[in-house]
Amino acid sequence: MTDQYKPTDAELEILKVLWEYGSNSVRFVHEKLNDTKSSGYTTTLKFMQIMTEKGLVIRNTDQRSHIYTANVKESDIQLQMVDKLVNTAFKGSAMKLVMQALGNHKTSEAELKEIKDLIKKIEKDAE
Amino acid sequence: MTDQYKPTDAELEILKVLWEYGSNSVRFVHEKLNDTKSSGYTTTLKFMQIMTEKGLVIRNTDQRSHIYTANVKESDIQLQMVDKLVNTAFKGSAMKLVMQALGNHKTSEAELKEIKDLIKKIEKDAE
DNA sequence: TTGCATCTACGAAACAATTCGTATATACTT
DNA sequence: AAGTATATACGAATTGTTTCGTAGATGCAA
Repeated sequence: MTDQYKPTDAELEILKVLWEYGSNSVRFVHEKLNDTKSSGYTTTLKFMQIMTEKGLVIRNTDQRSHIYTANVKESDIQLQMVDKLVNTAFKGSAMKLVMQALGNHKTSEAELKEIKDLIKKIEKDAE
Repeated sequence: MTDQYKPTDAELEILKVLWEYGSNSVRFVHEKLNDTKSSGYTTTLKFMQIMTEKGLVIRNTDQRSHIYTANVKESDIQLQMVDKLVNTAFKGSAMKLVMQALGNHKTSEAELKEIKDLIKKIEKDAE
Protein backbone atom coordinates (compact mmCIF):
# COMPACT_ATOMS: atom_id res chain seq x y z
CA MET A 1 0.00 0.00 0.00
CA THR A 2 1.87 3.07 -1.26
CA ASP A 3 -0.24 6.14 -0.69
CA GLN A 4 -3.88 5.54 0.02
CA TYR A 5 -6.48 7.86 -1.43
CA LYS A 6 -7.99 10.06 1.23
CA PRO A 7 -11.80 9.79 1.30
CA THR A 8 -13.87 12.96 1.48
CA ASP A 9 -16.46 13.38 4.22
CA ALA A 10 -19.25 11.99 2.05
CA GLU A 11 -17.12 9.08 0.92
CA LEU A 12 -16.25 8.23 4.50
CA GLU A 13 -19.93 8.04 5.39
CA ILE A 14 -20.41 5.46 2.66
CA LEU A 15 -17.36 3.47 3.71
CA LYS A 16 -18.67 3.37 7.26
CA VAL A 17 -21.87 1.68 6.07
CA LEU A 18 -19.91 -0.88 4.05
CA TRP A 19 -17.57 -1.54 6.97
CA GLU A 20 -20.42 -2.02 9.37
CA TYR A 21 -22.84 -3.99 7.22
CA GLY A 22 -20.55 -5.56 4.63
CA SER A 23 -20.98 -5.58 0.86
CA ASN A 24 -24.23 -4.03 -0.26
CA SER A 25 -26.08 -2.23 -3.00
CA VAL A 26 -26.39 1.51 -3.55
CA ARG A 27 -29.99 1.25 -2.41
CA PHE A 28 -29.02 -0.26 0.93
CA VAL A 29 -26.25 2.24 1.58
CA HIS A 30 -28.49 5.10 0.55
CA GLU A 31 -31.19 4.08 2.99
CA LYS A 32 -28.74 3.71 5.86
CA LEU A 33 -27.38 7.18 5.17
CA ASN A 34 -30.82 8.72 5.04
CA ASP A 35 -31.41 7.64 8.62
CA THR A 36 -29.31 10.64 9.56
CA LYS A 37 -29.06 12.98 6.61
CA SER A 38 -31.09 13.36 3.45
CA SER A 39 -30.02 13.59 -0.14
CA GLY A 40 -31.10 12.01 -3.38
CA TYR A 41 -30.53 8.44 -4.44
CA THR A 42 -28.47 9.46 -7.47
CA THR A 43 -26.18 11.44 -5.20
CA THR A 44 -25.25 8.29 -3.31
CA LEU A 45 -24.96 6.41 -6.61
CA LYS A 46 -22.66 9.08 -8.03
CA PHE A 47 -20.37 8.91 -5.01
CA MET A 48 -20.13 5.15 -5.21
CA GLN A 49 -19.25 5.39 -8.89
CA ILE A 50 -16.55 7.94 -8.12
CA MET A 51 -15.26 5.77 -5.30
CA THR A 52 -15.04 2.85 -7.69
CA GLU A 53 -12.83 4.90 -10.02
CA LYS A 54 -10.67 5.91 -7.09
CA GLY A 55 -10.35 2.36 -5.89
CA LEU A 56 -11.95 3.03 -2.50
CA VAL A 57 -14.54 0.36 -3.27
CA ILE A 58 -14.87 -2.44 -5.77
CA ARG A 59 -18.09 -3.64 -7.28
CA ASN A 60 -19.62 -6.75 -8.64
CA THR A 61 -21.71 -6.01 -11.71
CA ASP A 62 -23.05 -9.52 -12.31
CA GLN A 63 -26.52 -8.51 -11.24
CA ARG A 64 -28.40 -5.49 -12.46
CA SER A 65 -28.07 -4.05 -8.98
CA HIS A 66 -24.32 -3.76 -8.43
CA ILE A 67 -22.88 -4.90 -5.14
CA TYR A 68 -20.17 -2.73 -3.62
CA THR A 69 -17.41 -3.78 -1.25
CA ALA A 70 -15.05 -1.52 0.71
CA ASN A 71 -11.57 -1.79 -0.74
CA VAL A 72 -9.76 -0.02 2.11
CA LYS A 73 -9.46 -1.18 5.69
CA GLU A 74 -11.20 0.79 8.39
CA SER A 75 -8.10 0.75 10.57
CA ASP A 76 -5.95 2.07 7.70
CA ILE A 77 -8.25 5.00 7.18
CA GLN A 78 -8.41 5.65 10.91
CA LEU A 79 -4.64 5.61 11.09
CA GLN A 80 -4.40 7.98 8.16
CA MET A 81 -6.85 10.38 9.79
CA VAL A 82 -5.13 10.24 13.15
CA ASP A 83 -1.80 10.87 11.44
CA LYS A 84 -3.18 13.87 9.67
CA LEU A 85 -4.68 15.28 12.83
CA VAL A 86 -1.50 14.70 14.79
CA ASN A 87 0.56 16.45 12.16
CA THR A 88 -1.73 19.37 11.44
CA ALA A 89 -3.04 20.21 14.87
CA PHE A 90 -0.71 18.59 17.38
CA LYS A 91 2.71 19.41 15.99
CA GLY A 92 3.41 15.75 15.32
CA SER A 93 2.93 14.67 18.92
CA ALA A 94 0.52 11.76 19.22
CA MET A 95 0.85 12.08 22.95
CA LYS A 96 -0.58 15.60 22.93
CA LEU A 97 -3.58 14.25 21.06
CA VAL A 98 -4.01 11.41 23.52
CA MET A 99 -3.91 13.82 26.42
CA GLN A 100 -6.48 16.05 24.78
CA ALA A 101 -8.78 13.12 23.99
CA LEU A 102 -8.42 11.54 27.42
CA GLY A 103 -8.77 14.81 29.25
CA ASN A 104 -11.88 16.02 27.51
CA HIS A 105 -14.02 12.97 27.01
CA LYS A 106 -15.75 10.82 29.53
CA THR A 107 -13.83 7.62 29.86
CA SER A 108 -15.16 4.67 31.80
CA GLU A 109 -13.26 2.52 34.29
CA ALA A 110 -13.14 -0.34 31.84
CA GLU A 111 -11.79 1.85 29.09
CA LEU A 112 -9.12 3.28 31.35
CA LYS A 113 -8.09 -0.24 32.21
CA GLU A 114 -7.84 -1.09 28.57
CA ILE A 115 -5.56 1.87 27.98
CA LYS A 116 -3.42 0.94 30.99
CA ASP A 117 -3.07 -2.57 29.62
CA LEU A 118 -1.99 -1.21 26.27
CA ILE A 119 0.61 0.99 27.95
CA LYS A 120 1.92 -2.01 29.86
CA LYS A 121 2.16 -3.90 26.60
CA ILE A 122 4.04 -1.05 24.92
CA GLU A 123 6.45 -0.84 27.85
CA LYS A 124 7.03 -4.57 27.75
CA ASP A 125 7.65 -4.55 24.02
CA ALA A 126 10.16 -1.75 24.45
CA GLU A 127 12.33 -3.75 26.81
CA MET B 1 -18.45 30.35 23.45
CA THR B 2 -21.42 28.85 21.63
CA ASP B 3 -20.29 27.30 18.39
CA GLN B 4 -16.86 28.21 17.13
CA TYR B 5 -16.21 28.63 13.44
CA LYS B 6 -14.32 25.68 12.03
CA PRO B 7 -11.12 26.76 10.24
CA THR B 8 -10.32 25.26 6.86
CA ASP B 9 -6.95 23.60 6.28
CA ALA B 10 -5.38 26.78 4.94
CA GLU B 11 -6.80 28.81 7.79
CA LEU B 12 -5.44 26.37 10.31
CA GLU B 13 -1.95 26.74 8.87
CA ILE B 14 -2.16 30.47 9.42
CA LEU B 15 -3.50 30.10 12.95
CA LYS B 16 -0.61 27.79 13.77
CA VAL B 17 1.89 30.49 12.85
CA LEU B 18 0.07 33.06 14.96
CA TRP B 19 -0.17 30.64 17.90
CA GLU B 20 3.51 29.81 17.73
CA TYR B 21 4.97 33.24 17.01
CA GLY B 22 2.29 35.54 18.34
CA SER B 23 0.76 38.55 16.61
CA ASN B 24 2.34 39.28 13.26
CA SER B 25 1.93 40.78 9.80
CA VAL B 26 0.76 39.03 6.66
CA ARG B 27 4.33 39.23 5.39
CA PHE B 28 5.67 37.35 8.38
CA VAL B 29 3.00 34.65 8.26
CA HIS B 30 3.43 34.29 4.53
CA GLU B 31 7.16 33.72 4.83
CA LYS B 32 6.73 31.14 7.58
CA LEU B 33 4.21 29.26 5.45
CA ASN B 34 6.45 29.30 2.42
CA ASP B 35 9.07 27.38 4.36
CA THR B 36 6.92 24.35 3.64
CA LYS B 37 4.50 25.15 0.83
CA SER B 38 4.46 27.83 -1.81
CA SER B 39 1.70 30.14 -2.89
CA GLY B 40 1.45 33.83 -3.62
CA TYR B 41 1.54 36.61 -1.08
CA THR B 42 -1.94 37.82 -1.99
CA THR B 43 -3.27 34.34 -1.30
CA THR B 44 -2.12 34.55 2.29
CA LEU B 45 -3.43 38.11 2.50
CA LYS B 46 -6.82 37.03 1.18
CA PHE B 47 -7.09 34.26 3.75
CA MET B 48 -6.25 36.57 6.58
CA GLN B 49 -8.88 39.03 5.40
CA ILE B 50 -11.46 36.24 5.25
CA MET B 51 -10.41 35.06 8.70
CA THR B 52 -10.91 38.58 10.01
CA GLU B 53 -14.48 38.60 8.72
CA LYS B 54 -15.08 35.20 10.33
CA GLY B 55 -13.62 36.32 13.63
CA LEU B 56 -10.86 33.73 13.65
CA VAL B 57 -8.33 36.55 13.94
CA ILE B 58 -8.48 40.19 14.84
CA ARG B 59 -6.26 42.86 13.38
CA ASN B 60 -4.75 46.13 14.34
CA THR B 61 -4.82 48.57 11.41
CA ASP B 62 -2.98 51.44 13.06
CA GLN B 63 0.06 50.88 10.89
CA ARG B 64 0.10 50.49 7.14
CA SER B 65 1.11 46.89 7.70
CA HIS B 66 -1.74 45.40 9.68
CA ILE B 67 -0.93 43.19 12.64
CA TYR B 68 -3.02 40.06 13.10
CA THR B 69 -3.74 38.18 16.31
CA ALA B 70 -5.34 34.76 16.70
CA ASN B 71 -8.82 35.13 18.15
CA VAL B 72 -9.41 31.45 18.94
CA LYS B 73 -7.54 29.30 21.43
CA GLU B 74 -5.35 26.52 20.13
CA SER B 75 -6.77 24.08 22.68
CA ASP B 76 -10.33 24.92 21.65
CA ILE B 77 -9.60 24.17 18.02
CA GLN B 78 -7.77 20.99 18.96
CA LEU B 79 -10.73 19.86 21.02
CA GLN B 80 -13.09 20.62 18.16
CA MET B 81 -10.97 18.62 15.75
CA VAL B 82 -10.61 15.66 18.09
CA ASP B 83 -14.36 15.69 18.63
CA LYS B 84 -15.00 15.63 14.93
CA LEU B 85 -12.55 12.80 14.34
CA VAL B 86 -13.96 10.77 17.21
CA ASN B 87 -17.46 11.16 15.88
CA THR B 88 -16.79 10.62 12.20
CA ALA B 89 -14.17 7.88 12.28
CA PHE B 90 -14.32 6.28 15.73
CA LYS B 91 -18.06 5.91 16.30
CA GLY B 92 -17.94 8.40 19.14
CA SER B 93 -15.42 6.46 21.18
CA ALA B 94 -12.51 8.62 22.27
CA MET B 95 -10.94 5.51 23.72
CA LYS B 96 -10.75 3.84 20.32
CA LEU B 97 -8.92 6.89 19.03
CA VAL B 98 -6.53 6.85 21.96
CA MET B 99 -5.77 3.20 21.39
CA GLN B 100 -5.15 3.82 17.72
CA ALA B 101 -2.87 6.79 18.42
CA LEU B 102 -0.97 5.03 21.18
CA GLY B 103 -0.63 1.83 19.27
CA ASN B 104 0.64 3.26 16.05
CA HIS B 105 2.95 6.08 17.05
CA LYS B 106 6.26 5.93 18.80
CA THR B 107 5.76 7.07 22.34
CA SER B 108 8.67 7.74 24.65
CA GLU B 109 9.01 6.57 28.27
CA ALA B 110 8.47 10.10 29.50
CA GLU B 111 5.34 10.49 27.43
CA LEU B 112 3.93 7.19 28.65
CA LYS B 113 4.54 8.35 32.19
CA GLU B 114 2.68 11.54 31.49
CA ILE B 115 -0.28 9.58 30.19
CA LYS B 116 -0.22 7.28 33.21
CA ASP B 117 -0.23 10.30 35.48
CA LEU B 118 -3.20 11.71 33.65
CA ILE B 119 -5.06 8.41 34.02
CA LYS B 120 -4.31 8.40 37.75
CA LYS B 121 -5.66 11.90 37.98
CA ILE B 122 -8.83 10.96 36.10
CA GLU B 123 -9.33 7.96 38.38
CA LYS B 124 -8.82 10.10 41.45
CA ASP B 125 -11.26 12.74 40.25
CA ALA B 126 -13.84 10.03 39.61
CA GLU B 127 -13.85 8.86 43.20
C1' DT C 1 -46.80 -6.19 -24.69
C1' DT C 2 -47.60 -2.22 -22.29
C1' DG C 3 -46.62 0.29 -18.44
C1' DC C 4 -44.42 1.02 -13.96
C1' DA C 5 -40.57 0.60 -10.78
C1' DT C 6 -35.83 0.58 -10.33
C1' DC C 7 -31.34 0.38 -11.95
C1' DT C 8 -26.89 2.65 -14.07
C1' DA C 9 -24.55 6.43 -16.57
C1' DC C 10 -23.36 10.89 -17.02
C1' DG C 11 -23.37 15.94 -17.64
C1' DA C 12 -23.76 19.82 -15.27
C1' DA C 13 -25.43 22.97 -11.59
C1' DA C 14 -24.50 24.56 -6.91
C1' DC C 15 -21.48 25.35 -3.37
C1' DA C 16 -17.03 25.70 -0.96
C1' DA C 17 -12.02 26.37 -0.78
C1' DT C 18 -7.94 28.02 -2.84
C1' DT C 19 -5.28 30.92 -5.74
C1' DC C 20 -4.04 34.86 -8.16
C1' DG C 21 -4.16 39.28 -11.10
C1' DT C 22 -4.77 43.92 -10.95
C1' DA C 23 -5.92 48.42 -9.02
C1' DT C 24 -4.76 51.64 -5.78
C1' DA C 25 -2.56 53.62 -1.63
C1' DT C 26 1.48 54.55 1.12
C1' DA C 27 6.27 54.76 2.42
C1' DC C 28 11.13 55.04 1.29
C1' DT C 29 15.24 56.22 -1.58
C1' DT C 30 17.75 59.13 -4.58
C1' DA D 1 9.56 64.96 -7.30
C1' DA D 2 10.02 60.56 -9.52
C1' DG D 3 10.68 55.84 -9.19
C1' DT D 4 10.69 51.60 -6.63
C1' DA D 5 9.10 48.49 -3.12
C1' DT D 6 5.48 46.98 -0.46
C1' DA D 7 0.94 47.37 1.58
C1' DT D 8 -4.38 46.49 1.26
C1' DA D 9 -8.68 45.56 -1.33
C1' DC D 10 -11.29 42.89 -4.17
C1' DG D 11 -13.15 40.51 -8.24
C1' DA D 12 -12.68 36.50 -10.50
C1' DA D 13 -10.51 32.12 -12.19
C1' DT D 14 -9.51 27.52 -10.70
C1' DT D 15 -10.14 23.46 -8.31
C1' DG D 16 -12.55 20.23 -5.34
C1' DT D 17 -16.90 18.45 -3.33
C1' DT D 18 -21.66 17.71 -3.25
C1' DT D 19 -26.03 17.44 -5.39
C1' DC D 20 -29.30 16.44 -8.76
C1' DG D 21 -31.88 16.03 -13.35
C1' DT D 22 -32.48 13.34 -17.15
C1' DA D 23 -31.70 9.60 -20.42
C1' DG D 24 -31.65 4.95 -21.35
C1' DA D 25 -31.63 -0.09 -19.91
C1' DT D 26 -33.72 -3.87 -17.51
C1' DG D 27 -37.00 -6.50 -14.82
C1' DC D 28 -41.66 -7.32 -13.38
C1' DA D 29 -46.70 -7.23 -13.04
C1' DA D 30 -51.22 -6.80 -15.17
